[in-house]
Amino acid sequence: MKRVGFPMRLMSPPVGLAALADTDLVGQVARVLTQAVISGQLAPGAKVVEAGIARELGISRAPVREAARLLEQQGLLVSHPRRGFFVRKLEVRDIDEIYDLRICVESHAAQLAAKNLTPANRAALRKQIDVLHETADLEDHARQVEEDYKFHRMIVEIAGSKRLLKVFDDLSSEMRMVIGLIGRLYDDPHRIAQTHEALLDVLEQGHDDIIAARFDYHIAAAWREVGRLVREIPSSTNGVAP
Amino acid sequence: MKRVGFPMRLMSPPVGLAALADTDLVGQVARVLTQAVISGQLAPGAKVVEAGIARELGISRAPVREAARLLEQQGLLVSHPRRGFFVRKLEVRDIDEIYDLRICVESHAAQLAAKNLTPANRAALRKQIDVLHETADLEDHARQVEEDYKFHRMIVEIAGSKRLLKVFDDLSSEMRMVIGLIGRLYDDPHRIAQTHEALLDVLEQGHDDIIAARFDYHIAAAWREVGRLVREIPSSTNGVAP
DNA sequence: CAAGATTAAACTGTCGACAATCGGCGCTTA
DNA sequence: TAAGCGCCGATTGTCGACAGTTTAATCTTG
Repeated sequence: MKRVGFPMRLMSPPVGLAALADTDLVGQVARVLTQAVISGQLAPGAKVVEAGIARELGISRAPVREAARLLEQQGLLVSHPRRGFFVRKLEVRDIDEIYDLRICVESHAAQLAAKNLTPANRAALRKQIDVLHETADLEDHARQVEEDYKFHRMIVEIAGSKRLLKVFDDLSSEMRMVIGLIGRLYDDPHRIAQTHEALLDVLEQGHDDIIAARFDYHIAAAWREVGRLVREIPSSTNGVAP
Repeated sequence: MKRVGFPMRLMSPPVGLAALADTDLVGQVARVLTQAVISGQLAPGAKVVEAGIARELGISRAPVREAARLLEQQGLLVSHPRRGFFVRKLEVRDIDEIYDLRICVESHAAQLAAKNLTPANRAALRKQIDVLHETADLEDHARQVEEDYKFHRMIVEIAGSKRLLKVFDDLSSEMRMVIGLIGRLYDDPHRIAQTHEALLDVLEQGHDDIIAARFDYHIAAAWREVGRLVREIPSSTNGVAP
């Protein structure tokens, strides 16, 4: 397959005026791989064969390698020199680390966000809670989880620290992996919506200690629940790759 | 230049028993680049020409690219698609983010570390404080800063969370960059040693609130000092790369 | 018949090549 | 003389190739 006039894409060639920032093969591969990992299509411990991915996407190995390095930094893959990249296996220990760090980062973010709350922000958060309520009826677990994260992410965005947001995003992909392993929601969708409403209330109140305590508790609850469910599926608690 | 029996290295060919994990060209390049950025050899905003680096190191562009992507994730470089990688320019805003996150992460780590304190840990920390006292007389600023970080890093290590440590390490390189910009120490070396002694005392005491407050204060003090010094050097407060 | 040696296939790490693109320089033109 | 246009060198993004290593499969051999 020979290139002709534009860099090889994973999407159709330039149509209309859609040629904005679409020139990032590595980024696209990273997204594809991330999705594959999160969805479980690439199971924990599985080997990520560069040539295989490359062939499948109709590109060469170079961009795949760079994307893999990216995901390694984000913690989704691990690299064993001269043996390749593998999908990270999460042990109970890892899950604890993830949630512990999430509490640390997110309850801090919440305090910052409270100080940056504007009417616009507030409205956006309220709207997202509405979405949570709506999706609660849809029985679409994946969607529900996604909208849930979106709410939490909005708060970190409002906090206004790019670095805080990056840490959160990296944690998110790992958490999505965990959720993927569990395979089911661990709480009633309607309760989730309610809980988040309470979170927003506390946020608007603006009392640092209370915000921290509330978010801490909220995330810790999820942590406990996830922990409980993971222990039921010991297949996910194996050691590291082969 | 043709390869013969072992992958191209940046160090001399296998001598003695130095063939441990030395098979990682990308890692080596990353270290070289990191050092170049931290030392200011590659100034903020400078373009990182792949071919140039590659030629200089006697290797091809592929490993250089992968290393650059790594440093991008760590926040030392920024990538402008189709234009290349540039050394990140830090604005005052960035410095604030860095220290804010550091407080968040490190004071949490300290609380965890207190719970994991063993006699061995304790001794190691005490020893590091001795080192701080010793280097205080050497007038070697770079060394002093390095030993300072080492102390803080040990605490995060003791905390026992790989993820916490990664965040800390990423922040560290950015902080080293800041220190590099400032170019001088912002506190009396002997005072530094003393201060850290106090930190360890509090840590051994084991009272969460006090630990958090003390570390928070300690880092915030450094923050303020750095902020003051940076404002004196407006050359470091420019916008983003060209 | 199992444990170890042997060989073949599959893969990684790295390289050099090439087209597309970017940035700057000088030339044209008002 | 200053804004605009097009060309040229420098650099990126991507590819295909190849040596060397790891893995798996097969073949001994005690």
